[in-house]
Amino acid sequence: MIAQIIVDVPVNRTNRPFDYRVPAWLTPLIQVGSRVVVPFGPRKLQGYVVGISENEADFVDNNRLKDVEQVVDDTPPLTRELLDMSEWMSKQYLCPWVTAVQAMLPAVLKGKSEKWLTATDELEEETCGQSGLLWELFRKRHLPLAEVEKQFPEEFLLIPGWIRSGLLETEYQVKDRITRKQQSFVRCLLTTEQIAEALASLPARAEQMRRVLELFSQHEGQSFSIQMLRDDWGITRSPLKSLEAKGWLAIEQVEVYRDPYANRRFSEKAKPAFTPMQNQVLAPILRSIQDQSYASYLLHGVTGSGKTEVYLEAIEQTLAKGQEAIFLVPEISLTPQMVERFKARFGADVAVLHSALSQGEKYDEWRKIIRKQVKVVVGARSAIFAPFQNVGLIVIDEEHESSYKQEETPRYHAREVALWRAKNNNAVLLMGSATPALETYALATRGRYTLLEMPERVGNRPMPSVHVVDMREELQAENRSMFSRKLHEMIADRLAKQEQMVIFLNRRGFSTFVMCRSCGYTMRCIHCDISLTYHKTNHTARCHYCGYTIAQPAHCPECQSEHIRFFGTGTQKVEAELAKLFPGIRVIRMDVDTTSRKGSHEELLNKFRTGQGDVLLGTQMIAKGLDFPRVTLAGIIAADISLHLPDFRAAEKTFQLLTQVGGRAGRHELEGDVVIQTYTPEHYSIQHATRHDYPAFYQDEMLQRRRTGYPPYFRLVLITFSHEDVPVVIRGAHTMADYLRQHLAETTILLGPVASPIARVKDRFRFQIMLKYRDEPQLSALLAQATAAFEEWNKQQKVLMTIDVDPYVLL
DNA sequence: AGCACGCCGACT
DNA sequence: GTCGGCGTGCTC
Repeated sequence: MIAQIIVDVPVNRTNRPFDYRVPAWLTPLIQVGSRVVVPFGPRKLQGYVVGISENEADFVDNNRLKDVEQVVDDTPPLTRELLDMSEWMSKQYLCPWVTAVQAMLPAVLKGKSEKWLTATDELEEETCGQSGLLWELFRKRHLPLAEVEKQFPEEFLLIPGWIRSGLLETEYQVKDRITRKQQSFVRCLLTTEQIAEALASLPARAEQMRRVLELFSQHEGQSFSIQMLRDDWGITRSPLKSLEAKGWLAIEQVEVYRDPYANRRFSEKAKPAFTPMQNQVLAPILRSIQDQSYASYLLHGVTGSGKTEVYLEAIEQTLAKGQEAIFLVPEISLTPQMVERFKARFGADVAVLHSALSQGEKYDEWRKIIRKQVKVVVGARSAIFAPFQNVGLIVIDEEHESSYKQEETPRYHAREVALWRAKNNNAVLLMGSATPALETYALATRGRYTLLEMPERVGNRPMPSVHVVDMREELQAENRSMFSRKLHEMIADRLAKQEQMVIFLNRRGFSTFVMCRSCGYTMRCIHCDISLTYHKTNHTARCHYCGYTIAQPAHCPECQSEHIRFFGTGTQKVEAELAKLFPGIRVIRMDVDTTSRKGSHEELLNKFRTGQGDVLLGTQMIAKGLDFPRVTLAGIIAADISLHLPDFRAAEKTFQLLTQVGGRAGRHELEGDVVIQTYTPEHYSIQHATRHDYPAFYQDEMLQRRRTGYPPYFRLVLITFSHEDVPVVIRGAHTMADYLRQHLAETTILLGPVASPIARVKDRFRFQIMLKYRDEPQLSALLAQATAAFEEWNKQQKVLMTIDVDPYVLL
């Protein structure tokens, strides 16, 4: 038997299966998808079986093959489907196959290869240095080389010599980091009748033992953890030990799951009756679930229209068909409330996967899935890789969220992977959003997804009234504060009424743009139509995409005002200003500074929920999914900040943000107001957000995208190069660009190479190329070919290259 | 990515 | 004359 194995060396040169002979004793254990340990060159590495051939004769030179050394797990961690999916990903996203595999598995399964040393009889005490400590260690056992390096840096330098002269022998070990939590359980070995006899035979003073036996006779056949007996019944270890000694009880170590929600109770909520609108959108979804054939839906529903109930019902119907469901949410909205909603509805059938779990907890949740102990997974991006065998439904909530795009290799988008998986399983894909991504909505209007609309809020609650404040007028009226008169007045009003408000400051990254405070004019690139970024060092404004640069003007080109300068403000400043204007106001500030500690995010939200704050002030993280009944005002300090980001999605992100933030207000009985402060009130993304008019925004934005050649009209690939020497990285980028230009279709546009917006990271200079293409069917293959050519050139240079297909961050 | 092999300068 | 510098090439 021969196995094809991909090994854990994530570089292109080794990105292919290697053939290994399977020794007879491993043939019953090895399967496609198995994790194995194999010799590779002088080392030993972890690998994954991607194929098995029974016929050794097909391998011409098969006596050159090495043997598989070990099969790690008794059940393969990779299903056939996941393996196929990882192969597709490696082609689609130009990453090593093994990297895609590792993205699918819990981190603790990743094997680490270590070199170990064992002393031979020839090693003598004197050789090991004066302290004698190293000699002691070598005499007792063999040592990992890394430990010697850490503890004995002096002797470490001599080790290679010792190995050469035969004083030490080396070997490799591959280890993962799997740990399993054990708990002691007590089980009764007696029948009910025997317990009665035993009770009678116990001396009168053995009160605790008597209690234990009575407990077991009441709960026949049940086991109790020692911890539970102590906490709930006040029974200590010693009576249990005595009973064990009598042979009446057995105390056993049982493996348990680490469950972060173990001590929570989830109250069941009655399923609300569906609104006619919910019923209407549910009908086709449920029909598809019944059919068990591929179907995809985009559920476009305004904030507060009750999308979550639709998802829950679809999941319930999927489970009723005996199939499994995956529910993806953006990292940020995977709050305890969300988890609670699922646990309340589906009980123990739910596994939860998100980044706040420890590696061990993630592994335990994952094992519940692969052991078929759960039927629903709720999780962030990587939950799309849940090892289910019979997926019937994949739901993507807040489909437009950028957190579905992974920003490290493999640079996949969960929506794309979900689409592949749904098709591959004849499953239903259900994506939902109040503000769908343009790419998604475009596909829906073309019939690739079925579009379902929920244009009204549950219970006919009105959408909040939106007030757009022109900050130029504030400046003219001598109001130089960051709060407009309107917002000021409304904050005062809510304080008086003891209602709550959310104030949003979009301070994203550190990019600053140049804007005229008198007329709202911002400087844009004449080639790319994105905002220019202010560079303080040489007072220039520069385009992040094509490199176009002009000097920072002293007067506004439009209105000649001198009030043209770079723009930006922070949450602390807003907080201070609020405190100054409204003495005694209770502000809960949420930004990276106040939420870095684990659990602080939830803590702050709880504080706000319980009324310990008037204002929730924050950045992106407060925009989504929060639902507080007493919030009746949402304020956006400066809509322009996101509008003028150097990003072709700036208008889309602004529209999404205004809609989402606005959606926080007036979700319940009290009606809500939204105040948007801006220097460009006439901008279409602000105008359409004001009227809650997504289709109109879509039309306008699509015109822009068509004009400027961005998605959905064009697709993008961003290729970034880095090296510590500028000339080297430039040569690398041009080498790649030249190759691509020769092979790309004529309609494909290649921009650059230009310096990346963040031109130097960790002392490496960065350059980039952007491809814009409409029709390039062989693009993946071409990029793979170009990468090979580049690596040939790169042999001497060591320029790092990363390829980002359908990039989100263009920095 | 590691690791070994191999070919040239500063030491015993 | 050797030790060790890191360029080059391979890993079933």
